[in-house]
Amino acid sequence: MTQTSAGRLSDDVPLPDRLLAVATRMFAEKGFESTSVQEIVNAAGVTKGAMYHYFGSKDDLLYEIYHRLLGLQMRRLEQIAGGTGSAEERLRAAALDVLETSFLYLDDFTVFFRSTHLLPRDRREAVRAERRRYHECFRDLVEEGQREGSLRAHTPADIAVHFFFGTVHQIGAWYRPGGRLKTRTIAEHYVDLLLNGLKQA
Amino acid sequence: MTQTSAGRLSDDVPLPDRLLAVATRMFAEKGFESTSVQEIVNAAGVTKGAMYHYFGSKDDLLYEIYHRLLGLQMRRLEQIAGGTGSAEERLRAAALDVLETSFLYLDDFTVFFRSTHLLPRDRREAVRAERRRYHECFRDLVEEGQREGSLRAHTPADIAVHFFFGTVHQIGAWYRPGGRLKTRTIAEHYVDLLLNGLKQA
Amino acid sequence: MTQTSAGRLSDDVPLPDRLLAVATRMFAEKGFESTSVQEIVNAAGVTKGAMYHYFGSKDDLLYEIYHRLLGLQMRRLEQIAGGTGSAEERLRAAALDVLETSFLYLDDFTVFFRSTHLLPRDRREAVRAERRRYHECFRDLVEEGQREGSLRAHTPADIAVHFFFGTVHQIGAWYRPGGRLKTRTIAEHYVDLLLNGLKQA
Amino acid sequence: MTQTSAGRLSDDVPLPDRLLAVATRMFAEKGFESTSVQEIVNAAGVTKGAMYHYFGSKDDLLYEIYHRLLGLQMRRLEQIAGGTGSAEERLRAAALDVLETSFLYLDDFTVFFRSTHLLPRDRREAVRAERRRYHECFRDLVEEGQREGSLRAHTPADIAVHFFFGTVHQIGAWYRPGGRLKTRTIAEHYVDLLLNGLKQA
DNA sequence: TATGAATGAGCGTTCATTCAT
DNA sequence: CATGAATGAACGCTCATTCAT
Repeated sequence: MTQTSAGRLSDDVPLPDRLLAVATRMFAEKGFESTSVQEIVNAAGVTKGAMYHYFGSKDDLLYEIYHRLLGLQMRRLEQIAGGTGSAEERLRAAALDVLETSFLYLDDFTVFFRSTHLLPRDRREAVRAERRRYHECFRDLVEEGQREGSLRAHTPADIAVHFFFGTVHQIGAWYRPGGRLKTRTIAEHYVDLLLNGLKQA
Repeated sequence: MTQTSAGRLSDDVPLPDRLLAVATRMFAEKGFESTSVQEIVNAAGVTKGAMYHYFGSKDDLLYEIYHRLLGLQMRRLEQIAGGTGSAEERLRAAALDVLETSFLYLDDFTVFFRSTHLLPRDRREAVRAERRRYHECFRDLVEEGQREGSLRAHTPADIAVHFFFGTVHQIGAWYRPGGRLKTRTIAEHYVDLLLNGLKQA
Repeated sequence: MTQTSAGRLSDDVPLPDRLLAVATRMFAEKGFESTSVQEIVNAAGVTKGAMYHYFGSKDDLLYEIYHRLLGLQMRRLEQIAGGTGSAEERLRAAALDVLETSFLYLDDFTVFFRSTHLLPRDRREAVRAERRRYHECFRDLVEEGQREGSLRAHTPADIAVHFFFGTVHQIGAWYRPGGRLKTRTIAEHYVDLLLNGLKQA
Repeated sequence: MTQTSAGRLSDDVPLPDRLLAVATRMFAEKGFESTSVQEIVNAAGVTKGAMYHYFGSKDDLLYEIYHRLLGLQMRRLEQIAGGTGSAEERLRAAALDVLETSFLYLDDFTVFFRSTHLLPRDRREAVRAERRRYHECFRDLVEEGQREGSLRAHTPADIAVHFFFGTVHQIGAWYRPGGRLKTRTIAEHYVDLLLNGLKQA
């Protein structure tokens, strides 16, 4: 997992991490299938053998990117959801956090939402299961808000979560660093649109 | 462009259309890069030569899917945007329409938002330019609504459009026909969340 | 067979000739194998069917180029060799003539000496037999000159003919129309080098 | 570069050299375009991947044949031209040497003078530049002979070089090992014809 | 640990040729 | 006479992966 804002990958970064960082960057830029193992190891300054020593296959690289990202997201969400404050406050915080994380790990997200279908079936289902848990955790927060009355019950929580995550996952498809819109601005408006949409009209 | 709900592709469908329909289906299912030209022509019951008689390359197939879809969408949006009624009413109608179209051409959309990056540079930019026009047309509708006062001016129209289209484009990533949620239900709630989010709190 | 200096190929040229002319030009420029039948018929402004109506195959096109060229050369040589004057005079005239013909039909010659090996075996041997007759006719002239005493007998006539034809056949490999050297100049010096080389030291 | 007279290509020859030798043989026999990569690697007893490990493309194989041959020739010519003796003596030695080399590397030469036009433009021009240097070195020798008076000045040196090299390059088109004419005989007569042709009549 | 030569299966594409119309 | 859709076989090339060293 590579922070978009992170600097150079100095030689003292452990090789597996360096390989993952390089792979993430290239997958985001050219796509998983258009990036050869040779290109990855060249960019990382090692040979194929080294890569196959740490990763069983090219698919493993992809899976590992997903796995790390999902783990990170889940930990953050659980911490926020389990915190103090009203459901609405925690939902707002979680929504803002997922957006900020998305901007921070933009390449990882881009790869994720573009290439899941390329994983072998079993891996794909493992990823989906992790995603589902994450989705449900977020959904519970929405339902809690509906029960406490701060959010209207009219919208099924599942749909609201699909609605919000859908647009979060698409960010990598249009957002370009250095453009006119700042990430913080986008994040705040997105959260606002979600929360306002869930309030009484 | 293939309606997901369409029936069999009988032999009297012109070969180019049949190839496009088959390709759309397979690209949506397994991804562009994981679908070989051989598989496509096998499924269409012809040989590679026949395909290359009509399409210059595998990329052309992809581009043609995009091109047809974008043309269809643009025509529909222009008709709705140029219709009668308040800006809010037309925005609501347009939002509902793009959702219904998305469900109808789910495979085409899935391919679109997953594989644009695989097009050669020039084609990719042609597609982006078409998308931009579409985006701007929709954005104008939002701005008109803000000027007429039915929508709050707080949210920049550009962001609102990215917000909405983002989630529309992700539908293919999670929606499965035959599932618990009906397309009409989803569409209505999505439109409602958008419009409600854009109203005064 | 196309005269390099010939003008446009107007529509009233019989189709077979137009096809041969176009093919000769393209074969000389890009090589036989790198020129597709489609390109030839496009350049000639007809369709494949038309070409296959007149020529049984792409190889036939090549063979016909050779056949016409060899026929032309043989007729010219026989006329010169059977003329009046000393053997040396007739040899000089024949040598000059073959050079001038080579410049005039430069494309045809270029194709000839580059692509003979691409003909099917039987055709290739037919061409070789025609070449051999031509070679022998020229050789007889050299031997006649040696018998009459104007040429030294030291050089085997066969070798002299290979020597001269070798360089004639290579002209297309280096000569470029419009360059510094004029065809007439080259031809005269080549003939001079041959005849002088065959004289008593 | 393969000596025509060389024996079998035992397994201990490095693979790149073995591939080059096999390719040279086949290109000379059937032509570059009519020889598939598959045939080459079959004959060398390896798979395509092995070939592409060492050569970037089929064109590279061709270029390498040229490059090695040109390097060899240039080195030999420079050594002879820079030696002692009159210009005429060095010219005679150089002419004899290029002929003997041509017979020794007959396949390489055959490929060279038949397939240069099949190289990609940049490679083709690199080869032409190398050829030009070679041509100029030889031409300088002729001009030196003209200045020292042993050769007549009547013939432009450039034309004389084209004349001689032309026929040298065609040798592969007609000479067959094992035939009636011996290489040494041919070489001596060719050199004699050149030198005698350049002497005062 | 790490190398890099080599594999083997598959890829997108080309093209001379055929044939129903 | 001429068309052009379609074939079928081959082509150059790629690449994830393996394995002797």
